[in-house]
Amino acid sequence: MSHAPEPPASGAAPGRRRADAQRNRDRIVATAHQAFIQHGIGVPMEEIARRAEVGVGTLYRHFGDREALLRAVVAAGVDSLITLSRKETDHETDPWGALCRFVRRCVELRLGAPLSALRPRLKDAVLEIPEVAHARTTLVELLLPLIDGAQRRGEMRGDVGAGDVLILLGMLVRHECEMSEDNKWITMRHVEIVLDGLRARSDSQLPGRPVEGPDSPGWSV
Amino acid sequence: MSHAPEPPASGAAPGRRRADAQRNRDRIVATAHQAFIQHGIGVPMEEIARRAEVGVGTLYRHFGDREALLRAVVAAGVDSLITLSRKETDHETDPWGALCRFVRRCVELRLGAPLSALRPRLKDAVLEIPEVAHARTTLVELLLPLIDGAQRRGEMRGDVGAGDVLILLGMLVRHECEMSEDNKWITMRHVEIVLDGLRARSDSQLPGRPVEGPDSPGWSV
Amino acid sequence: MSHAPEPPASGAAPGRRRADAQRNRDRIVATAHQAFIQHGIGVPMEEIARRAEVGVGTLYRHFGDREALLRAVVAAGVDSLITLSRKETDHETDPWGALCRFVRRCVELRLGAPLSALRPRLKDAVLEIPEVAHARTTLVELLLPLIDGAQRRGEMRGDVGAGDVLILLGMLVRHECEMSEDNKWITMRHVEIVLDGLRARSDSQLPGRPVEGPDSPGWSV
Amino acid sequence: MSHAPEPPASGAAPGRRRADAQRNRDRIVATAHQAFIQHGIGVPMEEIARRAEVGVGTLYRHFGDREALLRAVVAAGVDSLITLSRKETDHETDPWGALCRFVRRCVELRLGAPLSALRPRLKDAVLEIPEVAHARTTLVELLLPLIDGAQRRGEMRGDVGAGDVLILLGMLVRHECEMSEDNKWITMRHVEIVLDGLRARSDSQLPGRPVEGPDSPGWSV
DNA sequence: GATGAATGAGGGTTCATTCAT
DNA sequence: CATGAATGAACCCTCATTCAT
Repeated sequence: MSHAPEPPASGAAPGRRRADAQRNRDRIVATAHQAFIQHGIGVPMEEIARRAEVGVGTLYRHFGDREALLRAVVAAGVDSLITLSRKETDHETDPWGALCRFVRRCVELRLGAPLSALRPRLKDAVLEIPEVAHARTTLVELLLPLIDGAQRRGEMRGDVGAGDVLILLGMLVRHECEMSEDNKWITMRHVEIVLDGLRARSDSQLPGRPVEGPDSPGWSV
Repeated sequence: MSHAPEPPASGAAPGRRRADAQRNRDRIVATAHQAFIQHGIGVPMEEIARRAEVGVGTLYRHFGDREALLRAVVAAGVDSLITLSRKETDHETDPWGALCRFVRRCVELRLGAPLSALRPRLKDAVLEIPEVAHARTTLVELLLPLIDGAQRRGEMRGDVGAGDVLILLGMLVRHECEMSEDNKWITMRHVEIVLDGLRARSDSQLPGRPVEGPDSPGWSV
Repeated sequence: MSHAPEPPASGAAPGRRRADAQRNRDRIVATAHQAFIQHGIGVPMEEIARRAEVGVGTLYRHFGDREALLRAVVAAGVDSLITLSRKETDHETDPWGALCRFVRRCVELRLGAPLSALRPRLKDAVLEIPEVAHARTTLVELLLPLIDGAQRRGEMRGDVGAGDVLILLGMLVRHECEMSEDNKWITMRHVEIVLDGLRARSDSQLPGRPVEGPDSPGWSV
Repeated sequence: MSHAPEPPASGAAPGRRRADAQRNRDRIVATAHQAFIQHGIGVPMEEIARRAEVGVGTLYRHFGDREALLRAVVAAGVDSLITLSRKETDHETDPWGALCRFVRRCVELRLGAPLSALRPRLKDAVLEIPEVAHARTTLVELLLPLIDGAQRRGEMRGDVGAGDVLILLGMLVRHECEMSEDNKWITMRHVEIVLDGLRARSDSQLPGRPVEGPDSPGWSV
């Protein structure tokens, strides 16, 4: 796509620049992810640039504005989420166990942290990010068999849908983000309490109706 | 509970001005509460002033800086929380039922919203606000009998403490704040799921140990 | 000087309030004098009011705006200056000695400090304050005989006028204001050096011509 | 003397941008110098920026806050002062004459004006600016030989030290700043009077003891 | 007259974004 | 492509002044 060498530059490798740029891009996304979690989505762009060891100009070349950077970070987080759920899902014979493991892992790994960190400000806007929309669908597709299986085996309460599970997952991950590292063990207790609440039992009747998939009203993350 | 009342109110109107000022103060706190929840703790002070229909100067006369306003909002929220819990607690013969009602009401009324909205930014700093510290203690004192009673009657799992309950409450309230008004019903489903998780059962063993009171490590809100 | 008790305000004494008001006025002027010297003419009006132990409202009732207060302070300072010079002047038989004493006293007493403190900001505006204009004339009238006498006796150089002396006085007083209290002795050294420079001698020829009285060009304070 | 020069200037234009920025910096300092003298150290930063024909942002990029700008101005002024004194000092065979020329030039050129303009507000704080501290020492070192020489030749009074001379210089320069341009001739008269006061004579005995160098108590500017 | 609450313009500072090199 | 200087809008906070009690 390019061939002529740059100004002073000697006869450099052709794809070299591309690689460099890609590296910059990746480093910026990773850095921004951390920065958003630590200082909120309002961190100065220059702070992000500094941490990523690039100039602001470079940052802006890659991501036209803060919004774009935000989206990239979310997209990256969502990717890991899917990868993880795919791993827990594959060849699974214990659907309920797999679901529990997936939830625990998400919280432990702080997956979804960027996404959660953003939610409060972006609200429904996040949902319109194509990658997120797609991930939502994908996640539901991956979790549905687990949920179905668990419910059919009587291990999971029947009055919840994939939407409920994912929303609760969001809640837990956000919760995690707000606890200090030292208190992670407390969060894990609460993860178990929520999972217990999802277990099969006749104790209570949930109000409303199951939140199923991406098209259910009120669906989010 | 968070402001000193005037000298027992004389017959005439000596502190009349005082009353006006107090009204302004109250309106500012209420407005700020809303604004913080809706736009985050970063809302322009002018926005708050405008909504409260006062000049910025007035706002700053009452609350030297954003921090002070924040604290006042938290203190006010915490007051309502205690009032509510006291109401649910008094003359109660069904401890578990009272606890559930209290939690549901908190979420429905968005009590604790300000506090929750602030948490992400203020972290442990909030805990140092005297009113919050005091409220923490008071809440624990009020909830302990309910929890004890419920656990003794075998209606609530025995491996959780007052700290666990309050932290979960914070999580639910925060969760509520991030859902749109239209989806409140979804939140209420999840409140029930969490309460179910707190019910007595032998399903699971929680990791760590119960978080009891304000002095437990990791305690917050 | 007082008898009827305040609050409910019965048929109070007629001249009573007047006295109180006058006292307030005086206290405000004195306080402002100090405040201007210590913190510059920019001190918050509320600071002055607080120090004078009155409300801002009272301050503004007495002096429509900062400018007016400033003028009152200058006028008061200028009065002391005249009083002092009158004292040193009366029945004087040693004109040069009297002149020296007057200068030393002005510096020691920080008389003229307010005036000097204001100068940098007010520039020629001060000169238009009626009291200042009048004081200028009065001072010249008082000093002229001293200067004339000293020059005729050959104790003071002949090529300076009353204007020169007063301008130098202003310089010294301002100089004093900028030295800390601890270093007042240094200022007094420099006062002597300037006085020495005014003594009769044939060493040097001053450029320009003597600055005589209030109507000389360049005259100030 | 107060900015690090670039790597010896290569043939090409590598640091070109740098040069532009340096120009801005210099213009800002010069402008601020004028503005501080004319309107006091409180001049709106925007006013300075406007006069320097840059945006406020640029101003703040160069000088984090007003304080920093102030320091830069002082440092620059102090540089000129030293340069001047060095010039008057070199290869000098008439120490008293050189001293007089130096003092006259300082006043004429308004050197030291920034420093003096700042004094009233910054008091001893200025002395802690490294450049100022250094300049103080340097100036003393440069003036000492002149003073020594003049005193040994009997042309200057023996009971003053370098500190006295520099403090008086400060006084004169400040005095200059407060006179309008039209009246500079008056100031020059007073410079001569002070110099006359420093000449050798037996007229008076100064109180206290000579203020010698930077370590003398009371030393300033 | 005295008081102090309310107002809002003004000034300091930060930071998102653009642009010349 | 990368860089970082420049820009200016936006926000925080202060304070002079007014005004209802």
